[in-house]
Amino acid sequence: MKLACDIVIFTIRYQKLHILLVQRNTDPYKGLWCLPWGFITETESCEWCAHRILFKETHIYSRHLALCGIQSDPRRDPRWRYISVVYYSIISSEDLIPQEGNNQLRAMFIPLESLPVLGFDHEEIIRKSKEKLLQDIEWSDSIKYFLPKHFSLSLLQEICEIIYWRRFEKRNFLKYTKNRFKILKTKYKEKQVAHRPAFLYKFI
Amino acid sequence: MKLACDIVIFTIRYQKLHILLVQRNTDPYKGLWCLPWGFITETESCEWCAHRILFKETHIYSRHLALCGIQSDPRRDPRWRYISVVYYSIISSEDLIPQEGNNQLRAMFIPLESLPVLGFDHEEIIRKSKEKLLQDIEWSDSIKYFLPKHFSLSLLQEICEIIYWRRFEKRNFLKYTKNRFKILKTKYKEKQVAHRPAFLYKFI
DNA sequence: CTAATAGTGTCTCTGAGACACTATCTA
DNA sequence: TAGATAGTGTCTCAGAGACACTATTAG
Repeated sequence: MKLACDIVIFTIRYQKLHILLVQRNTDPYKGLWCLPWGFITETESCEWCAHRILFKETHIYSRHLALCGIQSDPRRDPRWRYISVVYYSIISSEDLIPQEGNNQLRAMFIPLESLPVLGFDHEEIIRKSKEKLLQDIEWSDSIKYFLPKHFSLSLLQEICEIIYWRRFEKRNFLKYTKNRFKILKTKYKEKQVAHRPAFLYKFI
Repeated sequence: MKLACDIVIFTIRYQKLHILLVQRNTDPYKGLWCLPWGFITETESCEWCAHRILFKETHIYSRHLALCGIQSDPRRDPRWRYISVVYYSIISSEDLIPQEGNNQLRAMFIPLESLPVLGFDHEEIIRKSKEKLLQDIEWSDSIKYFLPKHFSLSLLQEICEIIYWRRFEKRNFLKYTKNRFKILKTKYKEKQVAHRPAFLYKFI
């Protein structure tokens, strides 16, 4: 019995929700895209393992990590009994991934709406993760991990519109926002924009 | 590395939230109370394992089981590296546990508010489970698993008052209930009560 | 000056909470 | 008939959604 950890790493790029996928270079499913994963070692907790994998793949220390579920069907891997602890993480669109875009194409953000065929049960894992992401965001401040440290209210609104897949009316969104999120107006403004610059806010 | 499953089984008795505990008869923590648990075998999923343990301890096939978390700190068991997948389950106050109350005192429901000292990290597990129970009940119909198949609105109100640890006003509760829960009025009434009998309802 | 987005208030509708009396059953 | 709980409607307040104009910046 092998115990592993899979991670679904969400971020927003080009107004779309993306996740990080890695291309397999060994069988089974050689050449297919899969979630980043790794074995849980004898001396680390599952959560630590997830942080370690996240850093290995992205060189980011994420501030956010949440348990999503466990995949433990005895037949989910054609070779061995594999049990996967699944975490999901949110990273900001500001965070840059060193591997992304290099020649090897080893790790890449791919829009959720146009995923390729995936190996193992990773499509199911991603579906469950997205459900949990939406549910968690509904009742916590974790949407902040998608955002840079300082952000305009328009950006917050745009992120909400992408996540919730609907439009909001600006004035109503503002009222909602001020009750819903623990945010503070800062003295800073946007720079270098070809219109009236917005004040920047931050989460407390 | 050993992989096990711990279960927190909630029910309501005597107007209080109870959980099922088992008295250990081997070291470590011999004589202390702990959660029901078992090893995950090679041929079963974690969820199946949880169902199996639940049945072993209670002789009930619960309709409800939810993942709560994973305890995987390398030092949580003094003997070996133990990773526990934690589930919680809700059973109805109608469900009878055969072992309960016999001479061996092997398994017993104990009120959450007066738990004894527990072995391992089981106090932490129970605390987390209760948080998840409350959160889940807030946004699902899972409160129905506490109730018998047919129930009066007063019983539903009483269960809600116990779970949420507050009182509700009868007329407001009724209005809330009809929007919040998918329930239907049946043609049946309470029997053998020394007052006007209430109509019984059921979840759809 | 033009283009682009920031920033702001009012009305309406819906859901939540406070509140008291009559109805129906058993013993 | 006494004791106990079932069952029911109205008012008020708060939050959510529809809706349009002026302000400020870069180029």
